Amino acid sequence: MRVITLNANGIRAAARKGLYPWLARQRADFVCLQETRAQEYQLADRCFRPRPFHCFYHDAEKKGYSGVAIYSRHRPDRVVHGLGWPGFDAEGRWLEVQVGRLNIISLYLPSGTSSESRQQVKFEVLERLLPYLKSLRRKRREYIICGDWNMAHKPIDLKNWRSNQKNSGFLPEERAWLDRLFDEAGYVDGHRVADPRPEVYTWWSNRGRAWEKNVGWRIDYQIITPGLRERVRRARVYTARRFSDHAPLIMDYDWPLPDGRGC
Amino acid sequence: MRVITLNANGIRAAARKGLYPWLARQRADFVCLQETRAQEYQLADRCFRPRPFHCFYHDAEKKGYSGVAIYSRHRPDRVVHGLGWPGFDAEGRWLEVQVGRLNIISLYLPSGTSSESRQQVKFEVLERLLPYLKSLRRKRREYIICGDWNMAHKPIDLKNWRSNQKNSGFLPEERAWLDRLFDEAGYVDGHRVADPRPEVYTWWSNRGRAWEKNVGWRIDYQIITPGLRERVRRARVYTARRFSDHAPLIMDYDWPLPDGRGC
DNA sequence: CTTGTTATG
DNA sequence: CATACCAAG
Repeated sequence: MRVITLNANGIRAAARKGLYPWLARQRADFVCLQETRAQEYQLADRCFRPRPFHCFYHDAEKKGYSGVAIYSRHRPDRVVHGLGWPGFDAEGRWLEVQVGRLNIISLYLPSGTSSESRQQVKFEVLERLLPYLKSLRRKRREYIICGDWNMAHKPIDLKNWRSNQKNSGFLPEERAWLDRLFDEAGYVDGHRVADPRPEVYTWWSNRGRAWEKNVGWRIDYQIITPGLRERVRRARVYTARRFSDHAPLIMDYDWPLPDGRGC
Repeated sequence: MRVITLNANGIRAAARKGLYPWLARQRADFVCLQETRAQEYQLADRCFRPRPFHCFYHDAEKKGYSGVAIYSRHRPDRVVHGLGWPGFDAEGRWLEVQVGRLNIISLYLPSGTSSESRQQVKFEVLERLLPYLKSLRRKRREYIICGDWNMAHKPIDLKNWRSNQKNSGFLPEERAWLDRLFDEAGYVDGHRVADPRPEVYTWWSNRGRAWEKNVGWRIDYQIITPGLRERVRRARVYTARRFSDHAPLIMDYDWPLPDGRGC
């Protein structure tokens, strides 16, 4: 089973850069996108419903802003839009499909870089999210929470960790939250299970020559329940081409899915 | 003496398309630009003060909107910003330099295409402008009023005149105003003096394939006082390259200027 | 369709 | 710096 997550930074821009022909060659079972930055009526072009996937979008109410999507090769038993938290849901940040015992989520956590008030929003979401994620652990289900978490965990997860300790995305409070996600709630960073190497990032600022110099951050994850830890086969970040300021994180799992019947 | 007029549709965009290297090769004495769409503080780059010209800008108060400029090889005796009409002047639509007995003006008449209320503004400007232009005729001076007049005069001046008789830019009232400008106020369409050919246009819509099909309008003029009629040597529209949705109108006059000393 | 604006990341 | 938006032409 192959799961791809990508912050598209505008699904229409990513499409212009060849995302969809590339996707068609990846044999993915699930594709989780974040920052679609479009409302579904703006995605009338057929390319935005790639075959053979079942395609789901959860848009922000504000035009051109945020929004997540999931493409699922397998018809989901259920699709969940949002978490029932009004402000968060209005920003199109959580979409979930259930296929058998497995739940796949596309999550786009708020960025705190634009203002102090947005950092407060990010903290409020985190505060509410941890208990919710803990509560999921009581179910007899496995979860793969794909997304742009907008936080790097450890010094190995970004190029310049020293100079970023006061910047949103690598604040001590954010790193401590990720500690709790792993140590207390028991989740696992799927990518790290398969790939312990440094200097593997998923996002590079557009400013300066961050990409050319690999001045990046690893802020896109596939966070998994522990029952999937032993099933991680492979993780890689696709950097041969650029569709966005983020790179796709492609993960393969040993998981018995029904045969993929297209839509 | 060479005078060039061009609606630049954003002087910064025109610069990216090579306007300034091209200008340097034209040996112009005066360059009149319209729709600079910039405020002077945004034109810090030295390219926007091309040598050896004396450069003058008259910006709109609204950012990114309207604005006119004149580059004069000869140090003007006087530079006039606006006509003293508050609403009109706030939109940066009139700039005038005086060199000896000659006045050169860069004029950008309002467009009426965006709304009925803007068409009313255009009519109000026209109503006020004609008496003003008539009053200039009482002076012992010659005038070259360069600009985007946003009106075609006769069927020969646009490709599809029949279908445009109800469209702003070829309304009967606008055409009648131009009749009065010529017949009553005595001004002369300099371009037409030198070039009677049809299908010579200065503006092509960006929509459709207007440029490729030469579906254009002649709405940029050098309007001259009758004393200059016999001094028109040549008029041509430069279409070998595109700097804007308008093309430069280049005119040569027999006029005794002092030797051009650069700034 | 294109320019330049603005908000957001 | 890039992707959206919007106003204007």
